[in-house]
Amino acid sequence: MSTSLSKNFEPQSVEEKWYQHWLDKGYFNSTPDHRKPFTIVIPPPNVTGVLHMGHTLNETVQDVLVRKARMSGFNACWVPGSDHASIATEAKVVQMLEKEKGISKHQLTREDFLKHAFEWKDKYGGIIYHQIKKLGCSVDWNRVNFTMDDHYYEAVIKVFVDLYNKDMIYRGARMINWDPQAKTALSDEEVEYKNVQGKLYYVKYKVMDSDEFITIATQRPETIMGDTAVCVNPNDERYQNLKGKRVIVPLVNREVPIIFDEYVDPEFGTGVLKVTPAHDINDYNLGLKHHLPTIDTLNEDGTLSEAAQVFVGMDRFEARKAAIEKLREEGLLIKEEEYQTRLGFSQRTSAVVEPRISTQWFVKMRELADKALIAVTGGEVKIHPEERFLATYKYWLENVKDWCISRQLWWGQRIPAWYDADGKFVVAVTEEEAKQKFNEQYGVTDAQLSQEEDVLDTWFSSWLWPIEVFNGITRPNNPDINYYYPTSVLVTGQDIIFFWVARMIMAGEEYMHEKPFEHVYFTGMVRDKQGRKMSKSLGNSPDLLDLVDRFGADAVRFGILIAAPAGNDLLFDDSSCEQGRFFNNKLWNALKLVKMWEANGVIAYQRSEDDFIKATFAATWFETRLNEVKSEVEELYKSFKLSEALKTIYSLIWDDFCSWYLEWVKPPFGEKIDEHLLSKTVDFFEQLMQLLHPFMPFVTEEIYHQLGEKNDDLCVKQFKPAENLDAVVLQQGELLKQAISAIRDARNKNNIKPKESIKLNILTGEQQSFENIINIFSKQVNAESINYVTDTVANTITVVVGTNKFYIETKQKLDIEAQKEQLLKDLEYQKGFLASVEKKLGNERFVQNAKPEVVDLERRKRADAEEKIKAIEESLASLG
RNA sequence: GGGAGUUUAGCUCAGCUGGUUCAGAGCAUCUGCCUUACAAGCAGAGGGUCGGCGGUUCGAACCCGUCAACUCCCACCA
Repeated sequence: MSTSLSKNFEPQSVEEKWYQHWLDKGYFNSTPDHRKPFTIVIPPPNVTGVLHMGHTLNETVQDVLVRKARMSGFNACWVPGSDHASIATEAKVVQMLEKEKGISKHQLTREDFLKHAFEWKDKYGGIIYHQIKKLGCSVDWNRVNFTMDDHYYEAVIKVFVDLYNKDMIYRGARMINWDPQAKTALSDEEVEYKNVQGKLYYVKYKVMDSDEFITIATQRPETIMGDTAVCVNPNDERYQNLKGKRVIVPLVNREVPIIFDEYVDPEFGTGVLKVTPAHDINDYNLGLKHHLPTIDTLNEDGTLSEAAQVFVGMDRFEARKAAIEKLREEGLLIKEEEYQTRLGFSQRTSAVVEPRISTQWFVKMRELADKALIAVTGGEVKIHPEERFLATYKYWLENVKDWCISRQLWWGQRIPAWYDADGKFVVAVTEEEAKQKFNEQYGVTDAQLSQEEDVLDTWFSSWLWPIEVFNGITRPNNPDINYYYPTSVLVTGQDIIFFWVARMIMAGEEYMHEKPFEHVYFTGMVRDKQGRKMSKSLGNSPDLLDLVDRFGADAVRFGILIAAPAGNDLLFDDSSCEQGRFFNNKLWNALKLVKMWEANGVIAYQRSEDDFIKATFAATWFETRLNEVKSEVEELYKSFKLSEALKTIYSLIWDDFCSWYLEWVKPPFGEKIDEHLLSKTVDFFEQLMQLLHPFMPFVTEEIYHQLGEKNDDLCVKQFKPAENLDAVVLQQGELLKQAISAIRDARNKNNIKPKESIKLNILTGEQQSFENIINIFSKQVNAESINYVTDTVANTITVVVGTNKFYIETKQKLDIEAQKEQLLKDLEYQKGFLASVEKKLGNERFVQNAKPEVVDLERRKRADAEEKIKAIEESLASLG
């Protein structure tokens, strides 16, 4: 009789159990076989990071897709892993060493530092994997990859050497973005520009051999010492007299030429530009063009160098203040002006980036970019949502600049270049090979070689991710890479479209001669309820484990997905997880109900003819609905509308299954349920759980097993294709639902208590369409009797549904006026509706031009409306 | 400065090739119910000139133009 089920669903008690069970069964493990592969490689999170809500969204989306594929005949393979994240991790390790151990990086040898870094990685690297498990992600734990694994390291080096040999990598001095805090070069993409309020300083420079001064405007007076020219526009009338003159740079009293270049905008500031080739990209270009010397006045840590002559050793921002002060003292500072400007910040350390000339390694991008461009514009790789990102993607690739890949760090793949004492170098995988090359190239037989100190940009390793997780670089043509590549879908954030997505396509085309993935699905940015980015400093980013603890993993997955329309940013709030938890309980309670029936153990129930019809209709209708939704969901999956799919399933379960179907088949209290109907119901329930399983794996697996002894698991149960639909059954179901709602509404409005039964009279032209549903109907509206009538029934509440009229007799006294009012309102609406339809049909051009089926539809609408109006008028008349 | 996107109920969003699945959903609100699965619930209800203005069309939330607001990306004016 009783079930041992808890009052509410308790996620904690089942999540661990099922995850372990799935692992034990090896469901997540994949090896190549005869089936079609469905492959996803996880965007590897920073190994020492924690998952934030953005990850949670991405991982959930991937898990839904992978689970769906696994249940649809595919050999599903989801490869987990993490990224060594060179600069971010190194920064953390440096910080940790200083704080916890009081060691600064430069006290350590490279080897010792790396030892610390690996220790750190071992200590914290497990956190993200733990979180991925808690979320229920069905990743293949046998395939964990880390971008610094031995084979991966090898692959990166191999690719570097190969590109170098193909003349696609070069080394040279260029102006690059320098992070003075991390003391490393950055790629263009690693610089984030922000608008900041700055100041524009107007400074006088003395013109040589005259009493004249000219005034320049600058934001960076601390770079004055690096000036090697001042520049004006050749067409600027004001400065024609300066041709051939020289000026004296203040603070250091250096003599520099006045040059003329159209680059200068006469409208801006004073129309005179100070040229500091070492510290500004534009000035650098001007310097190249006009053959100006370059004076680098900054050290790698952002302090002023000897070359600056003054303020040496002072931090650049301190030096700025000092320079202003000095200029003011000397009477050279004319004015200061508030100025809105854009500054570049290091993505990782948030330090203000310094343009700096430096010798670095670069990848030539043009050729790679062209291939990546074709892959997407040619439709080989499909982007979702396409319209939004295609243009961005194209623009970037069309205008891409060479990629600075060297980093002055230790944590990462060390660049395989070997130098002799003279600075000659070769690129080779090993030192032996390098020596051989030295011999071949330079005729040096016994060179003393030292390896390049720099490591590679983290993205130079992650662009190989979809290939090398299957050892595609280190062991080309192995069975895994041949089977799993190209992968099916890449799910990632739109913020790394350039960093990662575009470059993976480049690497894929270059090394596999094929796209790395068929679809790219971009998720939006997760924001808080006020639309702010989630960040540690704002403290508005919920802790994943805490959420799972409070709501359960299924509820968290539900919460994040339900709020995430494809590609749009989503405003995340706990309350949607709460909705997920409510949903869990709804499922749980439905289970309790159905199990109660089972517990009642009905076998030999002798059903009546009426019951048989009732039972048959409810089951037939729900089966049809279920199949209808199955096809809808299938379509939604195809277009990556996962939140829509989830909403659709949610509504099918809550509304159609729980609110309608279960109420229809629920036996009266104390009575038993027909065996056939029960087994149908259990079957539906199981199918619903299966449909929902990719989204909410734990609760569905639990319920599936609670519904009966099973020797299989939902996790790998294969979907049956949707069956054909019977439109008539659906229509009847609709009629039933509408009629029930309408009568209930009328009861409500007339204050008929739920327990009070009514007598119902039906006036319909289609009595046969009521026959299947009449029993359900009478039960759902608490009717003690139902009669078919052929005329209006006086002194009743009239309800019109379609062309059917219902007359409700009740013991209560009727509020005739309220009745009338309601009917008049309906009448007015119907008349207005009819008028609009008639207007359309009266329009000759409409009848001529519109498609015939549209016109037919309008005609039917007219007939319907006319009939309804007639019905309402009759009812009004009967009210007297 | 260039490009993209968004604007539909109080909030978050659906609305595919223009025409009853066209003005929808979920939260929130209101009314009535502690009905023996579920008050974390049940049964109902109200609520929108589809950003403004023009145009195309027999017909526009949807197509075109324009204006406005917001968001994002890109860009070397000190």
